[in-house]
Amino acid sequence: MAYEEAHLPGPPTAAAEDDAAIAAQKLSRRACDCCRKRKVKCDGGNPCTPCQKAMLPCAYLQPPKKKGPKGLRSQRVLHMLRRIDDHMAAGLPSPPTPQQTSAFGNWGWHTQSSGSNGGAMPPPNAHAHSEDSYGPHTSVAPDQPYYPPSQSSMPPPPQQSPFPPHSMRFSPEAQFASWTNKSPSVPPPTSDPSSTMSPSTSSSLHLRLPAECFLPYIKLFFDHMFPIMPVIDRNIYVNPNLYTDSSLLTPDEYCFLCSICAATMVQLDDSISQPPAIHPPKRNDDLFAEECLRERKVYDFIESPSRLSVMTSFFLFAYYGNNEKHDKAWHYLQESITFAQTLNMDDENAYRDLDPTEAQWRRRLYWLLFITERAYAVQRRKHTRLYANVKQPSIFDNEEAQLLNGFVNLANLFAAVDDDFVKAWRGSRKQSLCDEQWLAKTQSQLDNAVLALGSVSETQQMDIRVTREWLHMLAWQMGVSNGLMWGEGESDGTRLYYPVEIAKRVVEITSGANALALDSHGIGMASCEQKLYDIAGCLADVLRCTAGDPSATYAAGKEYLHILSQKLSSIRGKESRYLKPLLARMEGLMGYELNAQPLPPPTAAGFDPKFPPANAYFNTPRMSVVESMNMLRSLSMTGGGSFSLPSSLSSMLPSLAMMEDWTQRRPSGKVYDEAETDAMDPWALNEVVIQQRQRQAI
DNA sequence: ACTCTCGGAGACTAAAGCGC
DNA sequence: CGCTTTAGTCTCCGAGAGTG
Repeated sequence: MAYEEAHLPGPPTAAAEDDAAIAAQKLSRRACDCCRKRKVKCDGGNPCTPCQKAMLPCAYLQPPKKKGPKGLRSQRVLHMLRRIDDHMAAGLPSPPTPQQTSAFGNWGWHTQSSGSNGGAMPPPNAHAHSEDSYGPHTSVAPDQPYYPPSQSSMPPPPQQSPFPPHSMRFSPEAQFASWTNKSPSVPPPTSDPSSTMSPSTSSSLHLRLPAECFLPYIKLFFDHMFPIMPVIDRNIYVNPNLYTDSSLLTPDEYCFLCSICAATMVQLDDSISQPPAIHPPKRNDDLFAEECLRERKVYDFIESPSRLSVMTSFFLFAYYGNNEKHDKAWHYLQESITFAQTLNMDDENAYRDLDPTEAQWRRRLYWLLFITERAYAVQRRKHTRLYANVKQPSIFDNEEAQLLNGFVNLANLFAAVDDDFVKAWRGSRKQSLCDEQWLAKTQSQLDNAVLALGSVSETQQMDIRVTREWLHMLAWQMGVSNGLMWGEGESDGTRLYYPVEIAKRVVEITSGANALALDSHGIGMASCEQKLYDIAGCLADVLRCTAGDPSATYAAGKEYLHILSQKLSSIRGKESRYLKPLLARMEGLMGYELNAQPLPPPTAAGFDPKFPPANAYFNTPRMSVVESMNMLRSLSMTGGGSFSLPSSLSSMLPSLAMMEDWTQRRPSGKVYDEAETDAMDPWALNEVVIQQRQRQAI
């Protein structure tokens, strides 16, 4: 009995009297939508008896699914056996069953039970694309790697764009669908001339860069940046077949490749050897970025955004951010977020109707945007638009678990940077809400957000650890600016010398690190380089504001500052662009001429013995703790994300030695009234301190 | 007592593998 | 090419929960 015959949609009808009995028998084999959903016996009537009894609308609309095994059985079995063998060799437990990998446990469009999607209410795709049920089923779950169909079963499609046929060969159907932001049954973009301009119609094809120039940068991306941006499929992008002819790329694809190459080159900079310039003397990253923007002018890239559109804007953001063009960077980050929101990537419900593989790629991209937006918003004091209301991505079964563990750890870290944090940092949160309890909770959240770093790669470990310390420092600065500070606070983040502890940890984190890990990690502009600068700069300000302190903590702080400045003097294989600004902030602190290059090398102890001890050069009179903290507070409210103390201010520092205040906790934590400090200018700080002292004297 | 839900057994089917 | 194996979808039994 042919199943199709038995499952003709629509009410049962018999064409001839002779066939009536047979037809009735056949049709009785099919349950109506409601009976299927209710799992009750259906007599095949129209309406059927159970539906009549229950007063339900009886219908036979839901199309049957294709039966039988999919894919090449032997290859799948071999793959499973290899995996078991690998796990045995590695001493790992057996690979999880599909049920165990819940995120992908049931990766079909419907759950196994046909009724789970609502028998009377078929899924959105069921009717519109009912051919899905019988068409070539190429969707493969991440735990069930896709095996290309045999030549006989699937002839190669005509070459229009390398992406779709390539996707068909090497990636799940969902990946293929991702190019178009449509369900997997929807044709590739090249078949829809209204959505994107066909490559053959592009008026500027002759201007395109040769496709082969992308591959070296894509390889560099996967070698160094993929751990922190795991948003594209290695199987697709490292295949040379993709890069045979750039005229075969759709505009979306071409723009994406240009943008990712530009971002990769500018982010890795000189820390690795890069391919020669394509059009010297122009730098390749500039060339790629220009090409991307030029190509975008020849088609309507806004009309039908896809995941590629989101990533293109994101990598343009990374390119401009790394080039210190922050207005443009912010624009492209916002554009990327807007595309993501257009695709409903910020709506958890929208993921339910997606192929699970595609859903996972989108989750990763969403969380990358989330992390980047939070980091950038904090750095540039911007507002945020994305929230941690989407489930975090799962691990694809065919990739290293540590990769995504690191990514998820970073996501957790930035999820701890809640909206209150961002608002408080921007200054829009009511100061009364930024109290000691909230600050302690925030610092604690940062500590607890990171789990099981042992299973994370070195690059990711460093990114996570440095980022955590950086966020600790930002929280501490918020505490300072809100008067939640005293000499030896009981909790983290309320101690005056907390930045010294942070610097110590950062020195430990980076001391044994692989140089390339240090160079390449960081998302967008939230690079390690900038975080080190922020931390070192904050430490420099603290040391300046506590000038003259003879304590060991102060001396250690100077030592760590020296080491951090050394790191910045050789990051990415050259002097960091942040070194000079840092040296300016260190001016007069260290006891030697900081602008003289190279810096004295640190010893095992961190400081060159030929340089005198920490305080030997300090003749600057010591300030009281209160004065120090007032000064810090003032700076925290005027600095752009970090304290920015004018170097000449050091000469104006008041001379006082009120160390008796050092250990006295100020219960209120409040030093100045809001009105007193709101408009405080660091240049007027000296005046404020003097006035306070005069009031105390009275 | 009746109705309803839903886990899951077993039937059914098509694709893949295999031997001739 | 035909038979067998495998893996997917299907129906619907019946236990248990809910309701009046």
